[in-house]
Amino acid sequence: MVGRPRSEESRRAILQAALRLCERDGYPNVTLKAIAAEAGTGRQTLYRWWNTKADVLLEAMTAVVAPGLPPSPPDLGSFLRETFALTDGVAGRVVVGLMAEAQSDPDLAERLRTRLIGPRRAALREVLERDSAPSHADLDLIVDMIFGAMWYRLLNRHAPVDALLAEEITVLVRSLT
Amino acid sequence: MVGRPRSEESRRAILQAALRLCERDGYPNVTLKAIAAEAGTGRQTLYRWWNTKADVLLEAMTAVVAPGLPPSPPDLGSFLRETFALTDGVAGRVVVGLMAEAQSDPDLAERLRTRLIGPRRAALREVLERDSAPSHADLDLIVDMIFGAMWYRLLNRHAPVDALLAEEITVLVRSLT
DNA sequence: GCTAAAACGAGACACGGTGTCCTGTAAAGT
DNA sequence: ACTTTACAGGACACCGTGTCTCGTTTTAGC
Repeated sequence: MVGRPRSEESRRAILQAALRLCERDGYPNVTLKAIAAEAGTGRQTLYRWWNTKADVLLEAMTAVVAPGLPPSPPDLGSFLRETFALTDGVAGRVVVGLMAEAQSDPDLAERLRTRLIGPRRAALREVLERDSAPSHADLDLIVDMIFGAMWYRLLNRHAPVDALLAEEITVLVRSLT
Repeated sequence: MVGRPRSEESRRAILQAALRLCERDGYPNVTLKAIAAEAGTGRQTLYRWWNTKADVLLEAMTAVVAPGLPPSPPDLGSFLRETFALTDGVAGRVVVGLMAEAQSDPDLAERLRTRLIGPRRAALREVLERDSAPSHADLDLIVDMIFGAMWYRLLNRHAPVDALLAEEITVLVRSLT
């Protein structure tokens, strides 16, 4: 192991610049050129550690934003409220952008599933088992329909993903008993 | 009204070429250049009538594929089976591509909602009212959760959108009475 | 028929983002 | 000191986009 070590400062500057640009210009309008310029770093440095814009923002999401998620609240209502609340800010815009880009990048799709979507699915399933699980229904199907409604609204934008949706879903799921 | 009329032959050639290329290369890899070349038409002709690749394929979807959809079957099960079956071929790939692209094109998003998503939502709602509607639950929420599960699986690809899903959803919705 | 108007196929062009390569410099281990 | 690797900065070819021009073809109106 020889040579100059990786600059942790540059790494952080790049991740923060990426998030800042996503907030200002929207995920689709962010370019690697702009990220490098905003971070005050060379483009080669960026390409050395990441392959694409999606790569950078996937790491930014797991590293910077993920801690803001509830570990595993006891009841379905608060779990959904807290999850939906996060979709309001930059995190929502970035995650939607990543999902869109994953449709033309199977590699990104795989990492998105295992690093972001999968864990969230597991967390919701756990809450359902503990809190208000109808024993006779397939839990994975319930998970699909709950997070499905969330993603459907995030992508199609016909209705907001807010506390009211969390409440309505909670009531509906409880009525399944 | 003077001048040479629009060539209906070129129009059809372009729409069919677009679908053919989507099937062969996948929606994200299709370019306007390639569509024009495949259709044997000039690029200016393409830009005269459409603005983007998404524009072309949105028209191709409504004109060529939409007739394959069930008008409005009486029961939820067959409605979902027929709808889900369509997502298997080119139509599925194109619609997913359009939804992804709509995330960076608000104009496309609007047309996608009014021309494709909206009508399907209305049709499902109608089936629910007629067939197996739980009177106490918000129908729009049920629609969100059913089509949400479909879109969630189409985009995240963690499970197939097939007849089994249609069956499971039907059973679950009926249990809401 | 003749003319004006609009569409046609074909191709040139500038623009912008991507990804690679190069240069000179800085920071680590040996 | 010497080697190795990362760094900032910039040059470069590549490709898709969208606009423009060219010469040709097809229509309506006179």
